[in-house]
Amino acid sequence: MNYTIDEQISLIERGAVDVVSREDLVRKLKKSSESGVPLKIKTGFDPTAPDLHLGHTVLIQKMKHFQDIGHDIYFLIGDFTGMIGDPTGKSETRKPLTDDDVKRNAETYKEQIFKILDPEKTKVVFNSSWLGKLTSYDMIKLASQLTVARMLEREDFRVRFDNERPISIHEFLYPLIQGYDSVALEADVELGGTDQLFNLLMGRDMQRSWNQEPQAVITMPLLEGLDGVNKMSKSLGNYIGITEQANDIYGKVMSISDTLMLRYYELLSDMSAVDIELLGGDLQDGKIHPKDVKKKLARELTARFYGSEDAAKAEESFEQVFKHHGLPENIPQLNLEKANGEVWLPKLLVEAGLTASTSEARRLIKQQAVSLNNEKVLDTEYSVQPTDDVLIKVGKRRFAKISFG
RNA sequence: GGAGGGGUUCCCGAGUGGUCAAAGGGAACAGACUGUAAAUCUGUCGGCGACGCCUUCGGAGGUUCAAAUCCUCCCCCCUCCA
Repeated sequence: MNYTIDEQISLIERGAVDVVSREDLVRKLKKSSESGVPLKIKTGFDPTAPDLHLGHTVLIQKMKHFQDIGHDIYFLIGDFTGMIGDPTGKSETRKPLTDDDVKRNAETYKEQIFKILDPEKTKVVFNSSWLGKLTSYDMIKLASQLTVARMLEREDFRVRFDNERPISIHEFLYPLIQGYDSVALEADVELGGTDQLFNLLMGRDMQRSWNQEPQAVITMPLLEGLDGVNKMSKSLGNYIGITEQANDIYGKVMSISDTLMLRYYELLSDMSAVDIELLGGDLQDGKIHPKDVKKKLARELTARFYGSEDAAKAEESFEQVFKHHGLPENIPQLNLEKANGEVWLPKLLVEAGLTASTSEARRLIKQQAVSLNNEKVLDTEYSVQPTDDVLIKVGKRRFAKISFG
């Protein structure tokens, strides 16, 4: 795999939003190719959220690009920061993570990232290994590197400050600490989402303070979630997790809007930029049906994690359920104790985990969303005889098969 | 340390003694329409075998026939002054 500098640059820049600075990057790449010493590519991850979703894969794909051209990936797990608290201030009080938590999460991370990255060329590092050694003196020295005014330049802080939302002192330390991580690693390049630009640039400042050559910084766009508006995140529930079932990944991709579909092509697909443009044109002209284009995307993304065979199966199952209004292959099976006599339907729905409360069950029945063995039930007082198995359907996608005995 | 503003249901945000399970918006869910699209429209949106009862408005007490609304203490957030 011999890439020219130009080829490396173009691969690296594909999809990137900021490259700071291009000159630094080019110089580093040249130096590396002359000396044969791979560059150190740093990317930090929060240790508290080991459930990776497609939003993360935008970044991971970029890491993969660097790996493909022969550089070393440092997958940094911010366990030190995780042990202190929450870096964004969004969640109220986050339980500090124990060592065991961190280890377990790290393993989960590895399992997931190695679906994409090459384990041989990936070093997983923990920032507690150097941050834990800093003295109070070191911390204060670190804190002296930046003013509050500069901190408030960061949008997140600015907005919260203006809206009279709390900002804890330690949150100001996060960017500094993240910057110091680059010093400790002697990173050549750091990757992150566009929201990380401030923190990433901090690394350059810190490295200069410690007389190192500043790292190049590359940011990737934040992927919009399923709603098409907010960024994909676990807390908003608008995500597609990479460990989700093939059927779910496929189905969720199919549920996105057409506009979002093109965005996903751009950020997630392996399709070349030129081909994506052509695709967009054909869509516009009505030469191809949006649904087919979406199916192709769903198949590609599902196949990335499960292989093309399972992706094809997911597609079949999808068509079965939603196009032909059939039933999915795996309907949750439930066995309930044989009750004395009949079972009140709302109660049954709760016991089957299909609704949260009997109140919700009643509402759904009234809304004609509940069916038993494919027959709609309209009476909230309906009771089921606990003899034969029943197939319950609530809404379009909640199913359960109940047997008694 | 002083002065002032604020904490409401998943989120934002009205509500200053009964008409409050609490306006409005968002999210979510269901139905219609579809390509499970998106958008749109309609409805639902604390719990309870239920036209009644129970639990909710930062926390704990109290006043009252009646409190999210009044009083006391406490906790938390923000602003200004020092």
